[in-house]
Amino acid sequence: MSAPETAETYDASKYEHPSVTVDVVIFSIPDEQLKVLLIKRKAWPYEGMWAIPGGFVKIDESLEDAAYRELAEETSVTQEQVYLEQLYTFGQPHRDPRTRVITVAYFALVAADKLHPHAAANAQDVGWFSVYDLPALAFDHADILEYALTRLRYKLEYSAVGFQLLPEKFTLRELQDAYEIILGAKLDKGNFRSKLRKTQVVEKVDGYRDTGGRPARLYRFREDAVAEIKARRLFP
Amino acid sequence: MSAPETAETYDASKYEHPSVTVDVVIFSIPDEQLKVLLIKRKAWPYEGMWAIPGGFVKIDESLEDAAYRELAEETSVTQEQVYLEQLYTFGQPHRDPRTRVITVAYFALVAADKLHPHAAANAQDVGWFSVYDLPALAFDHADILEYALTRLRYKLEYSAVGFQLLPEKFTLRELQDAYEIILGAKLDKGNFRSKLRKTQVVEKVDGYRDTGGRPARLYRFREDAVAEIKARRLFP
DNA sequence: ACAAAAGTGTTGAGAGTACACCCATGC
DNA sequence: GCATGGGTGTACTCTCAACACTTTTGT
Repeated sequence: MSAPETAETYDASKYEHPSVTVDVVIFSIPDEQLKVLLIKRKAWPYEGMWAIPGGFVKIDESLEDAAYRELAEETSVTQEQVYLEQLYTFGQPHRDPRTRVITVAYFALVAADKLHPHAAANAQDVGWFSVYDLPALAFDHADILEYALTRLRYKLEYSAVGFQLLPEKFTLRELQDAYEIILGAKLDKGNFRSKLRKTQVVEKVDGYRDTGGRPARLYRFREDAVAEIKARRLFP
Repeated sequence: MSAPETAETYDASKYEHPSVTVDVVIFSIPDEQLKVLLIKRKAWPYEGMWAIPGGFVKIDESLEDAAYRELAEETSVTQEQVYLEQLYTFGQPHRDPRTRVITVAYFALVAADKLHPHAAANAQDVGWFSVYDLPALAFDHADILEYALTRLRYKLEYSAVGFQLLPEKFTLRELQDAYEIILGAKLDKGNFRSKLRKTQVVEKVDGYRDTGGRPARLYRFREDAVAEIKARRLFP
């Protein structure tokens, strides 16, 4: 809804309004590792601690736009270069000691080749951290990050979202590596490839990548592939 | 996050705060049909139209508590008698013509036998509507409802959430009926039952229910059954 | 005996899994 | 030739889905 249905007349000023922010958990695989972008806080509270990037939602801005804006501020990637999805809204009353802050969390996937070494001046206060080796985080950001990671792994299982973390052209080995990195488990090469063939989510492109042995064919993601797989039903 | 990391000093009053509400899509199966609870608006805008119940989040109240409060106000069911899950946060700038309102939508499942005929005085302004025969809805509530229904169907496929819509004791036929009503499709009796046996999510209780033919055994949901099934991975 | 609904079993097709094998390149 | 990594095929198991069948009650 929008107005309290029980109120006879509407008067928004009667109610004390919380602050609303958007936080964006940004994932990438820069060097064989699943990493998240964090920024160092410069003010109380949690001064000096690392936090998920975020900021206030402007009064005339959609939540999604706010998330894209945060994303662009920290990574300079455009809307087309990124996968963005709303994650969950965290609104415990005292998650921020200053005032009531409700945050709408998003998670984003950016291909490593889209990441500039961060041109911004405050590079010292921005860092990529392995999800397996995180610093202490401000606020309830550890919860948010854990939730984001669970969702990422889950989504990977039934959608083709993983391609967002790879360059446009990639080898099947690189794709499999990405999956193994995110899931934290080894996959069988033959089965991985046969499933790719069956689902037709990738197609060959010209060119090969030199490796230690036989050169690897390059592939790209087929945009038209409806790569959302139905979950297996608990009941028939 | 919670404070804008880019701001040197924090001053919440600098920003115009949106209103934050919670809307709850309440599902039940009162008479062989999947229905949602709606309430009739009594004030501008959308006066006289039906809307999803909701209200402001109090400044010291968690989002979940606000949702439970709304639920109790409309149905008098307690926290234990209901399944509640956060759905999505809708925040388009002009979804409410009066002012900026961001709403955190929840969806709830209530067993039909927990529903009193609604003791409240304003019973005329509250109604259960089949999801296949909805009136025009206020605000963006049609979107919210559609999203909720999609989520419900999806969740049904890989979790045991459907039991929340049945009384404590039920026959397997009743369970299958509930699934068929929600999914809008016929299921195979034999396969439905064999899967139930395998997953062990239900157990027999004493007693039978009289039907037209052979009496049906009563069952109940096994609380300890971890009835969350892994989705089939797109990739091995 | 017959209808009605509960409840079980069978069978073939397809998906998942483990593993072995062949292919192309550099040295 | 041989090491290295790319790429394919096979065989076993398990799940899915359709369907037939048996059981227990009321009339």
